Amino acid sequence: MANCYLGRMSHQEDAAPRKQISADERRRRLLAAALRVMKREGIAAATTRAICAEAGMPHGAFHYCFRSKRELYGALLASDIEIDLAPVWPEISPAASPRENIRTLLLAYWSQVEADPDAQLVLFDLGSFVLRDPELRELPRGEYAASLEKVTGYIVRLGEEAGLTYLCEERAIAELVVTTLNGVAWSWLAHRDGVAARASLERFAELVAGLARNKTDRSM
Amino acid sequence: MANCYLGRMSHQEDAAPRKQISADERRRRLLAAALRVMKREGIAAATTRAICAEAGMPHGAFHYCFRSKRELYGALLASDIEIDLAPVWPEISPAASPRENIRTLLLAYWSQVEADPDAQLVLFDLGSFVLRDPELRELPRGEYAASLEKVTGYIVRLGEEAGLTYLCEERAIAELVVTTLNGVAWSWLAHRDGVAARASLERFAELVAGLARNKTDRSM
DNA sequence: ATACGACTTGGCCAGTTGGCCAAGTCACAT
DNA sequence: ATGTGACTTGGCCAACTGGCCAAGTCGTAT
Repeated sequence: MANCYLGRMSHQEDAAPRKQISADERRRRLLAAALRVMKREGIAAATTRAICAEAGMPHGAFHYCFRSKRELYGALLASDIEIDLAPVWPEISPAASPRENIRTLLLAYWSQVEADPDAQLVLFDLGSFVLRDPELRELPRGEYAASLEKVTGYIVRLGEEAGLTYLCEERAIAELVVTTLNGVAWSWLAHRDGVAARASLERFAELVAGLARNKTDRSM
Repeated sequence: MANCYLGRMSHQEDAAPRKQISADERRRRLLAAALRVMKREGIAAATTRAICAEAGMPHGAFHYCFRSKRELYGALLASDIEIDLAPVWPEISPAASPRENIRTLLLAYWSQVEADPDAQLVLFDLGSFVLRDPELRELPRGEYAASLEKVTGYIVRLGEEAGLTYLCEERAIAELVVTTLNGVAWSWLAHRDGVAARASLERFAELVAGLARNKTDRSM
C-alpha cells in the first residue's frame, strides 16, 4: 500500500529495489510521517511504531535516526509549521481603509487555520508536551520569538504597502495579533463556530485599526 | 506504606479507622487526585495507577468508580476549574475610567492565571485530549458556552457597577475577552514573559475600553 | 576483489498500561 | 444471628510501549 515505487520497467532491472536512504532523508520522512499521524489521531497515538508504519519503514529505523522519541518531538516543533501570507499581499492597497486591510490579512490567516484544524490541534499538543519536558522547555520560547518576529514583519510591511502609520510599536501590535489568533483558534477548536470566530476577528480588526492611521490623513 | 490503618488502640474507638467510603466520595477524591497529578506531571503521567496512588487508594478502586479512564477525563473537564472574580468587585467604581475598570478586571483574572500556570496547561491538555475523543468531542462546546455566559455576566455587571454602556453586544465583547485571555495564557506559557503578557492585556483593555462609554458622558 | 563504514532489519526486552474479576469485608435491615 | 448488597482489594491479563542490538546488506574507495 505504501511503496508506489513501481515504474522503471525497462528490460533489464525492473521493480527498482530502492537501495539505501541517507539517515537525513529518513529523518525528514519520519518527521513528516509523525506529523501526519498526529494530525489524524492525536499526539498520543504517535508511537514510534505508528510513525514508522506511516513512513513505511521497519520499527528499527526509528532509533537509527533519532536518539529518542523526545528528540523527534523537539525536531518536529522546531521545523516550523508555518502559514504563508505571501499570496495575500496583492489584495492590500493604500486605497482601502486600515480596517479593511488588517481585516484582509487576519482573515487570510484564518482561512488557512480553518482549512486545517488538525494542524492547529497538533501545534497545541506539541507545545504542551514540550513545555512539560525539562530539556525541551526552552524550545517554545524561541519558536514564539520567531513567529512574533515574522508577524512584526507583516505588520511593518502592511504599514508600508497600505500606507499606514501606527500609534504604537509594531511589535506590540504583533504580540496582540499572535496572541489573539491563537486564542481564536483555540476557542474555535472548542465550539467549531466559524461564524463566531470570524466575527471575533472582524471585531478585533476593527480595534487594531484604531491603532493605525492612513498616512495621507496627516502628512502626504 | 499505604495503609496507615493502624491505630485503633484506644479502649473503644478513637483514631477513626474510616470504614467505607461511598462511591461518590471516591469519585470526587479521584478527580481531585487526577487534577493534582496532571498539574504536577502532565496529562500523560495521569495513569489510572498514578491517580489511585495520589488518592491513596488501591488500583482496583479506579474501575469501581469510573467505567473507564475516558469517563474520568470527561468528568474532570466537566467539573469546571473556574476563576472567581468576586473579590475584585469592590475595586470597580463609576469614578474610574472605563479603561481603568476593564484593566482591573482583566488583570485580576490574569494574576490568578499567573499564580497557577500548571492549571492552565492542564486545561489545554484536557481540552486537546477531549477534542480527539469521538464521544467526548462535544463536551468543550458546552464548557465554552458556559464560560462565555459567565464572562458575559461579568461584562454586564461591570457595565452596571461602573456605569458603562457598550457600543456592541456584551456577548461579542465577552467572546473577544475569553479568546484573548486564552491566547495570552498560551503565549505566556510559551515565553513566560509576565511583563509582555501584562502589556498585551493593558493594550487589550485599552482597545476594549474603546467600545465602552461612561453613562455620565451622555445621559445622567 | 577487498575492506570498511554507513545503512537495514526483525526480534527481543523489561516495564507499563487500562481493564477485569473473584474473593473478601463491611454496614445495616431484618 | 443472618442475609443482602454496597464497597474493597490484590492479583491477573493481554496489549503495547520505547529502546536496544546482533546479524545482515549495501555503496564505494581502494
